[in-house]
Amino acid sequence: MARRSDHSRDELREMAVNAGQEIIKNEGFSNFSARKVARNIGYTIGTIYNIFESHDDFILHINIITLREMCGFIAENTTETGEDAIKQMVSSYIKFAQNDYNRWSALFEHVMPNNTPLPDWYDEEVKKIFLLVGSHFMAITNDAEAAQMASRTIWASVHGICQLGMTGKLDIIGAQSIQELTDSLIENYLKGIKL
Amino acid sequence: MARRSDHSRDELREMAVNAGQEIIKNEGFSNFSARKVARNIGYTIGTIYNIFESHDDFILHINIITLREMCGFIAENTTETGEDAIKQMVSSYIKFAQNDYNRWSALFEHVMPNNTPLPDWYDEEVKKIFLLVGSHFMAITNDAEAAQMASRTIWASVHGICQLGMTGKLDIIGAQSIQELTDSLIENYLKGIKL
DNA sequence: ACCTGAACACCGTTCAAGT
DNA sequence: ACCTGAACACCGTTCAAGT
Repeated sequence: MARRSDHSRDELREMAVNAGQEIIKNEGFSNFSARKVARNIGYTIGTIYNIFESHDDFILHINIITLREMCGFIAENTTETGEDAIKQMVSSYIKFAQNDYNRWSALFEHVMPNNTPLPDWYDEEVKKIFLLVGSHFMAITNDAEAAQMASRTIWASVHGICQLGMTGKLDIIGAQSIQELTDSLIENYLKGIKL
Repeated sequence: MARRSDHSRDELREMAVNAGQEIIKNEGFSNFSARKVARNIGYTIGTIYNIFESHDDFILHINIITLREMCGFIAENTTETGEDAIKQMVSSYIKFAQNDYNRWSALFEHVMPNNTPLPDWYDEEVKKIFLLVGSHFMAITNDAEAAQMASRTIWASVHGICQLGMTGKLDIIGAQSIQELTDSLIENYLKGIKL
């Protein structure tokens, strides 16, 4: 039918991404679909594919917003330095996952098909978190390589505890228990590297 | 059409689960479908739903086989005791994930819709792994509660490192690097709890 | 009693046909 | 040049109709 041009390409992208965020937030990642977004913004499925390369590309454009917000939330709540900063970051991460479970879990429920690598623009955003954590480890060890290793180890570990905890695979209940395990992790790990 | 009775209910279940395992192993979880399984075993989609409660129930019956095999593999390769046992378990876990990536990742790519809890028969199998790890921690701490906390912390952490590592979100390459991070984790964490 | 397969209500993806 | 929406090839789920 008609070329509507009610909205510019950029406006359409923003509308689609916002509508997608809303669906994930309210109904969970498993209930997200590109067709549902199209219906919600009053366009057809063809328009979505006109704007995004593929279903995965669309999802990544939604998830990167969550990633940025999460990163911002963590940075905001990290007021101390060194060891305290690391504890604050972990607590904020858990809080974000708890408050916005559907959006947080969409970050990990979406898996690229087979072994397709993440596009650079998304990958960079992931790396930013490690840089942030790494900078605070630098204040503790003063050894760039050790700080990098420690920040990756701690961050991935916290994520694992959070994920298994949130999905009921740790036989623990609530964010408080998750916090206890990450506390145990950080406390003992930091003791270890300071020996 | 016809009531075929070529196979008993149990035989059908086994055929379906085996066919499902094969698809996941060779084509990855994203390419699995109940209809594909039906085609592969020469039955119709109706038969699959006759045998399993739902799509999720079907997947859990496939995944529990993987879970049992993984558990067996880890137990087989754990010949030492105490701290060495824990290191062996972690190495075996990484090895299993590496050798059988598609089946291992299906364990985590499958997420129950919204907040449906895992059925008891599946949940129990998950707990067995923690019991196994926990028993070896008991040899180190002699404190049941501390051992439980340590085993959950370590196991969930190892899983997180493995998952982010395998999906390219840690900016590291290969199983060797993953092993380095888990080594760092275990070494420092154990130092910490022994202080 | 058991199994089928058509029917239903969805998907992601493509692209000829319209303006 | 841009957008549509029909068409294609799939899904999971249900259940009346067959044997």
